[in-house]
Amino acid sequence: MARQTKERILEVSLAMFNARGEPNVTTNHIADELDISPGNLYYHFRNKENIVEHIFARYETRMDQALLLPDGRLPNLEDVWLQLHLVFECMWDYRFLYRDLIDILSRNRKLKVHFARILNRAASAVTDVLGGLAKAGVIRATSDEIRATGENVLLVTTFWLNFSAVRAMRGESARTTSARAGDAQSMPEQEDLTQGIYQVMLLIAPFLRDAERLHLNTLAQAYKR
Amino acid sequence: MARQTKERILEVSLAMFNARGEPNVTTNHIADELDISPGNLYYHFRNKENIVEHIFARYETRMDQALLLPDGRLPNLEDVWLQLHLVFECMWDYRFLYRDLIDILSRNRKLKVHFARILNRAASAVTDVLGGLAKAGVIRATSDEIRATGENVLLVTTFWLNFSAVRAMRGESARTTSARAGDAQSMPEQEDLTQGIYQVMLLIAPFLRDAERLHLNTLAQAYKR
DNA sequence: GTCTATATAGGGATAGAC
DNA sequence: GTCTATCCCTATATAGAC
Repeated sequence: MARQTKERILEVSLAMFNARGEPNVTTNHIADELDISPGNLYYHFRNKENIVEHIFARYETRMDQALLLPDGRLPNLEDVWLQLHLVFECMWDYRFLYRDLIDILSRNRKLKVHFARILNRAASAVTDVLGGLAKAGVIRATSDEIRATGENVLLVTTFWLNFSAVRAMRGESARTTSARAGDAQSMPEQEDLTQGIYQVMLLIAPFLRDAERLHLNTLAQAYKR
Repeated sequence: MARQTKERILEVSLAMFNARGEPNVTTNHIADELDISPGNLYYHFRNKENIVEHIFARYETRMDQALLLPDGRLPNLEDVWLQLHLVFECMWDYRFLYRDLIDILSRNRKLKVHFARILNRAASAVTDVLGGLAKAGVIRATSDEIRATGENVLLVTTFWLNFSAVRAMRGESARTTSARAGDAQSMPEQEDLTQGIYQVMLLIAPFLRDAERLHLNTLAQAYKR
């Protein structure tokens, strides 16, 4: 039963972090939810930070998978869509991390270093993809434009969920969108992911050839709020 | 001395929030720093949240000022630079808010509503400016492109400081940039602001006419990392 | 207005029995 | 492995004297 409990702790912790935000979830809450004692929890993990670290390790593995590029050929737009989906779904599954990114990273040097490395690898991936698209003639951009656009792709992707959460309330009335379910945490919803992907694609739209640019803008129409 | 103490509490709180992050600053810390008793602090403010609300109100006033558009004429690129400077400086002065944005807003409905409204106003301002640039012939973009680009301008601006903080560590070595001063909070530094402004400008660069586009890209060169 | 003292609560974490 | 019991510490907030 040991292995199973440790695993359950990780699963439930992740779910609770995502639902309520990591700073708002205590070890007691986790133990409660699992119907185990706090002491038992501390048998499996030194402390709460240790739980976060274990979850983060899985996140890193998952994200590295998502960042893999098509091998041995130049990328096309389809590849970009697919990769963005993988990345956004990974971010979604570990959204607690993005919700309180600075706070979480500032309390843990190791996490901070690892996250910085992930960003570096992501930056490489983006640059490679954009460079590949340019080489394949799908987009037309200077290397400086690619660099700057890549950085913006990284930023928009990283903070899309937060932006989406804060931007959820569009109308003037507070009531308009407050009819969200359960946990008054105003977390973004899964449907926001697709919109985020379009928002990223629109960053590179200006560099597309006319035909693709028009096509993309047409697709994006459907996701106007 | 009453007025002065209340004012000093607000000033010191803001400084400490910015330096250490709002969640890491307690009412006791603030009282300590001011050399007053915790009881005294609670004479002036009902609770910590109340302090945050007062500071937020000033932030909102300041940001509204920064969002004002040139009156009675079409905007030009100079106006955009100026406005971005005002906005980024406002964000800098109240950076604690952006550091833990979701966490802070999720604990206070009023703040959340107000921040959403500020974003709405900012969105209008951005759309107006971009529309004005288009009308003046400075940029060339469809209204859909303006809308999408405007949203990205908002996002990049809102989260630039966070991105900058997390991205500060570029090299592989953890030591490389860890020689930052004092408070191991990895807050961004003021010089990052200028870079953020360029990063935003590069969002609209693709829509500029060739001459200005080249000019902007040349300027931006200086801010490559 | 300001202080001292204190109430209350909750979270992190450990010891030791089972 | 798991539980019970508990300790320590810190944060918020209040009461009442000065």
